[in-house]
Formats: sequence, structure tokens, C-alpha cells
Amino acid sequence: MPSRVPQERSRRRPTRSGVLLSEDLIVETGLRLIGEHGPEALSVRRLGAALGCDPSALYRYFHDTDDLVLAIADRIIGDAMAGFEPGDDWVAALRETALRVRAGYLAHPRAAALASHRVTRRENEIRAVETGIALLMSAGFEPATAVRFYLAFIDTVLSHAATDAAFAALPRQQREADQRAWRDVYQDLDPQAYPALTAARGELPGMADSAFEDAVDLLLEALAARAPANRRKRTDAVGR
Amino acid sequence: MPSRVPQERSRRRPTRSGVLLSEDLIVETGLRLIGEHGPEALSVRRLGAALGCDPSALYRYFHDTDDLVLAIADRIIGDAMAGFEPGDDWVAALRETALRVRAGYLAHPRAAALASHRVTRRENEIRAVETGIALLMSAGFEPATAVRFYLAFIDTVLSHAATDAAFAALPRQQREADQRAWRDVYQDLDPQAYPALTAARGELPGMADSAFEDAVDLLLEALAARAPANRRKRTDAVGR
DNA sequence: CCTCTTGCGTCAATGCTGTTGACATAAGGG
DNA sequence: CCCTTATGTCAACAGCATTGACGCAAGAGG
Repeated sequence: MPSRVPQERSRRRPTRSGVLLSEDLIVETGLRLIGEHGPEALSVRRLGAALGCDPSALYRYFHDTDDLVLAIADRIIGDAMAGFEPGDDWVAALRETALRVRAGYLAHPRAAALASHRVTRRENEIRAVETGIALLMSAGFEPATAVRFYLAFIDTVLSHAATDAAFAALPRQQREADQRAWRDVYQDLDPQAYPALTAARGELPGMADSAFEDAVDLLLEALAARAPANRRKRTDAVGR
Repeated sequence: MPSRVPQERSRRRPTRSGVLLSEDLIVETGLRLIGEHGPEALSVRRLGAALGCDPSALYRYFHDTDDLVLAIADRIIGDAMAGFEPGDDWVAALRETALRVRAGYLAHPRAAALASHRVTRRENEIRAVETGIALLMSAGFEPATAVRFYLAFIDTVLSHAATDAAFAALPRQQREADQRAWRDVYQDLDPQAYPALTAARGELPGMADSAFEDAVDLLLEALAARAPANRRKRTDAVGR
């Protein structure tokens, strides 16, 4: 069997039920399936049924299911970063990247649970990596350092976003129970055994909120402090 | 079928191959399977084969496979923080907390990947939160700030640890493909379209490594910079 | 010591899952 | 208009979790 996943398709044939398949349509249907019925609903058989085609037809478009998952992940990235143009302030640009990625994951929490820990190797991700490393190099970091710190930055962003998405993907009951936990369980503790928690008692409900922005801001603060071009403005040393 | 998972067992019968099953033995065998043959080796069939019993016998001990995974995860949690005593240096103490959590997750990635986004509300977690907030208050932070920053810290640690565990939990093929991705795909890019990636080409293989320590160190750096008691030593203002 | 109950290991079956090789049909270039 | 071949379909395989029925034997009661 030669390459089942050709680059371009000139001979598009409708399926028995009349649908014209395409990579985009499959990815969108997969995203919809996951959104409606949870991540476990993404199987070639269900996808085939939802699309009105034989399950094996999908292998004409994706090498295997993992390939499909990566395509879905890359679509989320692309949607999140669509229209993004970094300005002059590299810190602000990285901050917006962080917020956009998080928003993208929260828009598809159940798909994010599946996709958030993967390297997609596809166009949208590559463009995002290019932009991020360029921003850090414009801050004066050497290429090696820029790569390391970009990785630390984007891993923090993706990890937090995945956590927030996983929380958002929980059933309402579990989600609210988790939120109440910080108020209920942590309120009646032995002051002797837990002095710090007792002192901070009134502040604990805030634990239910996401620490995403605090974490990102702290990280960017440390990066700004270490940046050779210390003035938060892009040096344009690397151009564009 | 009445409760297949009784609390106590008085009538223990050896399996056909002579093994006496028990919850502990099953959990240990599961951990061993994962350790020896990778996370994908944990299936009721393989576990049955490894134990020398019919796969369905496991359902006498665990309600379903998720129940089994949680039982395994439960054993992991206690191990990670066992014997931890924070010293005088609050930054070093938080750093060790981070490393311990990550090590505990990485030791048993598949179980960790499943359990890592939940609030346990149990003793070990509460003690860790107490210790962490106490450390930040000893650095001079107000209770409200200490709570916020502890959340940012522990969320970063848990999220990164979950990411690393999720990666380690991938099937071998996908894991190796993800690692190769940075070397293969990102090497032959159009220098015009991707100047930063081209400049950093030689450094990209490092992207396959974990950014955990960089991220934690950057975060602790920012916290130390913001700490009112700026000398990295605990003030003992909060006691303990 | 025998008998009866029932816990628990075993077997077989169900219905999922991904994946692939062979086949048929129609699209569209020459 | 015909021929190549891309692409949708079909059937089959192997592996997965799970469960109901079955029967052996462990251990309690007499």
C-alpha cells in the first residue's frame, strides 16, 4: 500500500452518503465530537459514522489516529494565534501569546486534555515557535539561551493551560466540589498543627482561582531581569 | 452480581498457577509491569498473565481499571514527600518540594498522568500546602500574597510534573517521534520564513528535554526578587 | 469429621478499539 | 472517450475492558 496520505487531492469523490471528505472537515468533526461527547468519543469508527463514511476512509487523510490528534491540536493552536502580530514590547508579546493559548485551550477543554502534551510538528505550531524564539532573541538572548527559555516559557504556559482545561472539562459536580474544598476542608484545622493555614484562612477561597496569570507574570519578570537588552523593547537585532 | 470488591477476604483461594491474589500483590505487580515494560503494559490481560490468573479475577479486587489505577496512584503520593523537612532556606525548600513532586510523578507516569489534575483534600496535600505557605510567609510575604504565590508556584510544579509524566506515559512510538520531531522537522525550514529557527537550528534538539528546572528556577528567582525579607533565609516570623 | 454455603477463580461471550489488504468505482488528465 | 489511479468500501484480525454463568474448594456450623 503506497502512501495513503497524499499532499494534494485533485480527484475528490463523494462518500456513499454524499459528503465530500477533506482534512479540514475531518478535523472539525473530530473537534465537535470531542466537544459534545468527551475525548473518549474520538475513535475512527465514531468519526466515520459522524462523517457518513467508512472508518477506513480516514486513513486516506491521516496516517493513524495519533496523526489525527496532532492535526486537531494544531488546529487549536492556529485558531488561538490567528491574527497575532507581535508589537515592539517582547514581554507584552509573550504575555499575549500565553493568554491566547490559554483561551484556545479553554475554548475546547476536552480536546485540550487530549492534545495539550503533544508536539504537533505542523504549521501553526512551527510558526508559534518561530515567533517566540525570535522575541527572546530580540530581547538580546543568545540562540541557545533563547531556545532554553522559550521552552521554559511555553512549557509553563501549555502546562498551566492544560491544567485549567482539565479542570474546565470536569463534570460540574466535581468541579464545584474541588472549588468548595479550599473553603470547607481548610477552614476547620487545628491552629497548632497548621499555623500558616490558620493565618491565611481568609485568603484561601482564592485558591480556587487559576494561578495562570500570576505564574506567567512571575516568569516573564525573571526573564526580563535576565535579558541582556534590559529595556523591554525589542532591539531588532534579529529583524522583524 | 453483588459487590465484586469486598472489604476483607477470609477465603483466599490460590489461582490455577498457585498464586495467592491480594490487593497489595496486584498493585505491586502493576507497578512492576509499568516499570519494566512501559506504561502501555498495564492492561487487565497482561496483569492477569503476569500474576498467573484469569484477567477477570482482578474484578474481584477492583471495581474497574480506573479503580486499579487510582489504587496504584495512591501508593505513589505518600512516597514522594516522605521524610521531607524544610531547612532554613525557603527557596531551597520550595525547590526541593518541586523536585520531589516531579520525581514522584515520573516514577509512575501513567498513574500520575491520570491523577495529577485533582485536589486530593487528604492529609499529605494539606501538610504540603501548610509548609509551602509557611515558607512564603517566612520570606516576609503577607498571608494574602503568600497564598497567591504559593498557588502560582505549586500549580507550575504540578502542571509541569503532569506534562513530564504525560510525556513519559506516551506509547514508545509516539514518545520517540515527539523527541525526533525537534531534530527532523525543524531542521529543513525555509530560512526566509523562519529566520529565528534557522539561527537557533543547532540548539533545537535541546527542545526534547524537560524545561522543568529552568521554569522552577525562574519562578523562584522572581519570588526571591519580590520577597520583603530579601535574604533567602527564613525570618521565623511565623514560627515553627 | 462431614456438609453446606458461598467466595472467588475460570470460561466464554460481547462489543468496543485501531489497522490493513483487496476490491470496486468514478474522477479527470491525455 | 478511454485508461489510470485516487479514493471510498468491505471484510477480517488482533487486542482491549467488562460481565454473567459456572463450578471448585475453603472454611464455618453442626
